[in-house]
Amino acid sequence: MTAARPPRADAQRNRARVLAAAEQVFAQRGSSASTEEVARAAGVGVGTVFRHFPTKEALLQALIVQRLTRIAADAREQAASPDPAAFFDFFAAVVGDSASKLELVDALAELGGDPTEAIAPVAEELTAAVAVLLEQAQQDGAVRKDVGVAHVIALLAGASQARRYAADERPLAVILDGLRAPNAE
Amino acid sequence: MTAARPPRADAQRNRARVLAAAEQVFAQRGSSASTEEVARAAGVGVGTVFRHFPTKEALLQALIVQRLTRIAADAREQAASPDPAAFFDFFAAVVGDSASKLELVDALAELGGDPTEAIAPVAEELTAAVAVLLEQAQQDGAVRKDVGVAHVIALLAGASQARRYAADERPLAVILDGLRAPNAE
DNA sequence: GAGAATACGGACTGCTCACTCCGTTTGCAA
DNA sequence: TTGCAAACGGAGTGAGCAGTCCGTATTCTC
Repeated sequence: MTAARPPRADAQRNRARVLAAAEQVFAQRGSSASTEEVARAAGVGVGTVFRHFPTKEALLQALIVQRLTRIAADAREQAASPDPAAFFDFFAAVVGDSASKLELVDALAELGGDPTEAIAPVAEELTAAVAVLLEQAQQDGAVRKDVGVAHVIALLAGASQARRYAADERPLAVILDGLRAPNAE
Repeated sequence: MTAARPPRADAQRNRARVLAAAEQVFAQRGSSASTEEVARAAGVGVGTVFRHFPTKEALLQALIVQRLTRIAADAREQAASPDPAAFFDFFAAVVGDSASKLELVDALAELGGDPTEAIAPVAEELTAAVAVLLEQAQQDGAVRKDVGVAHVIALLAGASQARRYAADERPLAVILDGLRAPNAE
């Protein structure tokens, strides 16, 4: 158990660059874009990409983890707000910024199926945060009581998907309305 | 303009076999499954697959067209029914049988974006059928009036997506509730 | 500033996969 | 039944891509 030295400055910088470039590239070209393209966008050699992420899949997972982490943070933040619409704001925000081909959907897909080891911790973190937010909203009578966290996450995926094919926010509105408590019109 | 002879019997049979096998294989393995796998499943050589569908993409499109055609037919059938819940039955049926990796979502994706030449006719057919069904439902006061055909299709895609991650039908129920007219509780 | 450790770039490898080509087989018409 | 056009099968081809390797460059430590 040797206490590893922190990575060199250029290494840290490059890792960040690769992640950012990957997000861009995969968002535009889809996740089938080649690693070389990512490297080029990052201004870096392929070797460097693979040193930081031993596998293309590892790179994809890192992006997913990054995104889920942000969403979980957002959920916690909203849970801290006294606004009764906090749950809906959160939901809309998540759907709103999933505007690319590397979809939130793909990220959430991992939650639904068989969460890989790498993302299991974040998955749990997210689930927990959403649970708090959801329960509060249900206590407030804002959200119907017959939905659970898993349903909410499935609906997040669904709403993100729907958003891609619609010109406006109507589908999101429909889903949010469906989530409201019956008598909270 | 030579009147082409009808294709030979074995050719017709093989074409059908390939389509069926492709549906199976792509459903299980996703659309990245290889053409050879499809050929094997169909009990046919790769050459045969490519003779009937000059491109892998053409094969995929043929499947999409097939599916959209079925859905459109279903919509028309429901539109002919006097049942006020026809619209909801249709919606649930579509979502219900999209249970594979070659998703309805992928098919509908084509509608949202830039419908390829090959599927444009079916797209129109489907849109028209759904329009009729939707309008009837809105006349009956069963469905809210502020959604259009495009919204419905987007929501179909969304609901199919959501279904993948949920263990039960709750997300579908939520979406259907969101679609109901406000006072039609 | 020197030396060692760490990281870099990108040519290279091996593999997968879509698609082609042609010798062989099958179905159809007369 | 025979002849020929229409299909078939599957080995072969080329392109693209994930991941490796090693000579070179950069950073850190003393």
